[in-house]
Amino acid sequence: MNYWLFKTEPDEYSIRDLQLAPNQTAKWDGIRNYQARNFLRDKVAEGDLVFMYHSQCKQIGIVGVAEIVRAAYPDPAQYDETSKYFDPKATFDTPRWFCVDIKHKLTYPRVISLGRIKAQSELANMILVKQGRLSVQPVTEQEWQQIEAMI
DNA sequence: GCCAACGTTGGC
DNA sequence: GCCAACGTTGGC
Repeated sequence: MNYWLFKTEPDEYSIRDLQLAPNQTAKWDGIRNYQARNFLRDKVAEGDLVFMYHSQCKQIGIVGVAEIVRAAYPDPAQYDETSKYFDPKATFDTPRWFCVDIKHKLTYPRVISLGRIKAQSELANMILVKQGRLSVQPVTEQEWQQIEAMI
């Protein structure tokens, strides 16, 4: 079992949207970064747990937990000419982009802010802290437990 | 809205 | 395959 952190802009899609989705499940699509794609395609597995992270908003930080309920499959949006995620170089034989399905597990009573995460010396090596711009990233078991202790 | 820190593209 | 130019992410 692996741990992950997925970023989202709540104005576009928030953890509340996920909670209110049918069966509290949604397709996590639109990932168009190769490093993030490789994690999604090769490492993210059914049953893995995910910290949901809100970026570009007032309350930046981890807002809750979701579970992977379906491992990687080709992101249909890459074939949809009307989608902003359309990719003319993608073919059905060789899909470029992948998505997974996630299900809401819990929303924290308050946001675990980026500021608090950064202030925690044990979390200094988190990808979230060290490398700003990765929307799908692995979280170690130690990091996961450290953050859960901050709720 | 600014801008630093990346990632991607494309000419050579 | 280098690298300049450009685009995007995301905190502030």
